[in-house]
Amino acid sequence: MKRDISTATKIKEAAKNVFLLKGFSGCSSREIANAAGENVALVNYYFRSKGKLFEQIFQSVMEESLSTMIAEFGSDLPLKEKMRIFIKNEYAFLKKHPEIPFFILNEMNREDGFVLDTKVIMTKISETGIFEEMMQAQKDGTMREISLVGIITLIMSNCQFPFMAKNLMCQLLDINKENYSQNLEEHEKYITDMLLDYFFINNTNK
Amino acid sequence: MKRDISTATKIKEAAKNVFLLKGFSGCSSREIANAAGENVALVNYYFRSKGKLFEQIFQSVMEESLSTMIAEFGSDLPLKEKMRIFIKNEYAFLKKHPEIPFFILNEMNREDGFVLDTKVIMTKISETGIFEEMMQAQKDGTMREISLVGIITLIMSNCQFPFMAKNLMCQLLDINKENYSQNLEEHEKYITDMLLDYFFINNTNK
DNA sequence: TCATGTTTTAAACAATTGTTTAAATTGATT
DNA sequence: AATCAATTTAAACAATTGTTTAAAACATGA
Repeated sequence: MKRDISTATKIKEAAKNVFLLKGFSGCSSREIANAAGENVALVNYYFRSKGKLFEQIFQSVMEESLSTMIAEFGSDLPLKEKMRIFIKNEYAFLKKHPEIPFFILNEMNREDGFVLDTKVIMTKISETGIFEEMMQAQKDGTMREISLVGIITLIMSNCQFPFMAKNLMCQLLDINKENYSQNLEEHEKYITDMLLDYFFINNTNK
Repeated sequence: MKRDISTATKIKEAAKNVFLLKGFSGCSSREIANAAGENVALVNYYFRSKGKLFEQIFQSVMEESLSTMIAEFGSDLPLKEKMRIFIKNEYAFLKKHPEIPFFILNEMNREDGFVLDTKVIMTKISETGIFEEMMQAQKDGTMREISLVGIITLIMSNCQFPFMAKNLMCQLLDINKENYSQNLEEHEKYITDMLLDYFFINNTNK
C-alpha cells in the first residue's frame, strides 16, 4: 500500500553521513539506525543488508564526484583554459566534500571491496573528446608529451591528496585545521600554475 | 629466566604485515596470532593489548618512513640537487614499501587514532638547516615564493598519491597492476621535472 | 629430582557484530 | 467496523570481537 518514502531515505541519508565519516568497516548497522532515528531491523528490511546499502551509497558518491569533472569538457574553450576550469571545479567540489576522496580510496583498498562500474563514467568523459584533444595538442607541440595515465594521476594527486591528508599534515606540521584550510586556499593557485605550466609549452616570448 | 625473544618478535613481525595490509580495524587479534603461528593469548601476554601492539608498530613505521627523507639534507650539494635526491629517495622508499602511505593516512583518519610523536622527527629535519636554505633561496630569487607547508604538500602529494591510489587508478583507468607499475616508473620523471621546474627559477638563458 | 618461575595452551568471558523472527502496530480499502 | 498487507518493533540468533583465566608445559638452578 506504499507509505511515504521518508523512512528509507532517512536511513539512506544517515548512512551516507556515517559511511563518509567512518567508512564501511568503521561503523555498525545499529549506529546507522540510531543516526536515522529508526530501528536496526529496518536497515535490512529496506536494503537487504548493510553491504547492499553501502553499495548504493558508494556508487552514487562515485558518480557524483566523477561527473563534476566533465562539466566544461564539451565547450569550445582552448584546451589550457578547459584544464584550468577543470581543476577549479574539482577543487571547488573537494572544498564542499572534503571527506570524499579518502572515503573512496579507503573502500577501494578494502580487501573485499566492491567492484565499480567505472566504465560508464570514463566512457562519458571520453565522449567529450577531451582525450583526443590532448593527443592532438601533443602532436602540435603545444602540450608536453605525457601519457594519459600520467596526466590524470598528476591532477588527482595534487587536487585530492591535500584534502585527504589533512589530519596527517596538521599533526606532522603542528598546525591547526583552520590554519591548514587557509593553506588549502593558496595551494589551489600553486597546483594550477604548476600543472598548467608543466602540461603546456610556454611560447609567449619565442 | 628469559627465553629467546623469538615469540614476541614473531608476533610483532606478523602483526606488522597484517596491520600494513588491513589496518588496525581491519584485522583481529586472532588473525595476527595465526599469522605468527602462535596462540591468541600471547598477543596480550607480550603486548598487553592489540592497541598497544599497534602503537609500537605504527610509531616505528612512521619513524622509518620519515627518517628516509633527511638522508641528504646535511650535504653541501646545491639546494636543487638536494631536492632532486630527496624525491628520488622518497620514491625509492615508496617502491619498496608501497603500502605505507595509505597505512599511515588511514590510521591518521581513524576517529580514535593515536596521537603521534612527530615533533622529534620534524625537529630532526629542521636541524639539517634545509628550511632556512629554502627561505634564503626564496630571498635570493632562485626559488619561487611559496610557503613551507605548500612545498611539503606538493612533494608528498606527487610522491605518495600514485602509490596509495593504485587500486583506485587501476579500476578507474581499466588497466592491470603491472601496467600501472610501469606507469609509476615514468611518473617519477614527470613529478621530478615538474616539481623542480616549479620550485626553482629557470635562469639558463637569461 | 625437586622446586620455581616463565611461557604456552585451551577455554571461557562479556560485548558487539549483521541478520532474522515473530509479534505488534499502522493505514487504507472494503 | 473488519480485513489485509505494509511497516515497525523488541527480541533473539549465531558468529566474532578483545581480553582474561586457570591449568598445563617448559626450562633452569638447587
